[in-house]
Amino acid sequence: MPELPEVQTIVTGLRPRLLGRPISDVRLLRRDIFHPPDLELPTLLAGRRIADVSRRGKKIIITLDNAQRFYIHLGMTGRLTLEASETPLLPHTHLILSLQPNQELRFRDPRRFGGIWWISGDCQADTNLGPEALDLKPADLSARLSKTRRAIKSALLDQSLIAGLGNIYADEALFAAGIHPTKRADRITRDQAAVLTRAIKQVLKRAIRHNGSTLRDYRDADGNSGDFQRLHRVYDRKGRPCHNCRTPIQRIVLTGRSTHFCPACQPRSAARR
DNA sequence: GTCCATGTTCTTTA
DNA sequence: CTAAAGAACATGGA
Repeated sequence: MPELPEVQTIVTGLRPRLLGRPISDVRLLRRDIFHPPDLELPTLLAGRRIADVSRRGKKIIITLDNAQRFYIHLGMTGRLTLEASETPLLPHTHLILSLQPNQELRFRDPRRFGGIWWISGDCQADTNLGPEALDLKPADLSARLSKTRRAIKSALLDQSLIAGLGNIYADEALFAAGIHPTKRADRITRDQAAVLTRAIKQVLKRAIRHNGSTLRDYRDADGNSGDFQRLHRVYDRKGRPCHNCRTPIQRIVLTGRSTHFCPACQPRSAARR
């Protein structure tokens, strides 16, 4: 569920409230969400202070006062919330970090596609990750897209090509750029790549300003919903009129993912005259 | 019961 | 061999 804007919203909310605080107790309620399995997360965290909270792609990176780091990936249904200790635990809470005097950082994830990874050696925060979507250079995007024959939509979801986009924002960015989702990635022109670069950044920045999109599961660190779903142009709008031209939005399935677009505003081939 | 879901990784296919 | 499609993972809601 959480893509770059949702993860950024969580990080922005947590950082000022976590910096410098000591972790007084650690409860790992499900061991199998922590990797690698041979390390003892409670031992690694006990008594440490939080030195930084940051983001890389869709990963939330926590740095400790001894410079050791781990990251949390929220998968589809993960939540990372800062709550009063007396707040009842929701089901599927897998990790609790106690922060004095009476708060807890809680990781909850019903589907368990998410998890927590200790960073060291072969597990780095940016292993197999492309450049940050917000830092993308048009020439870089163009060069990367030229190496694959996949549909552009599928390419945008590949985190090793660009880090941060997911199913919502890939669809929204392609609409903003006027590009059909099934267009072959290696047939995107340099001009189109420049337009797409701008569209990606614009969509992501707007979504961050609106605290992300809540369709079903996403909540920020305080349990609040995002707002950007109200501004979606195509995602989850099958059959509803395009905001530009009133043509009904289409939904197709592309490499297993639902894909939404306006058949008029995103023509299969660029209009020529 | 069925289908669908904001993600990633492993397996199979072409 | 490799790129890309498909299946799998696990849970819950419509």
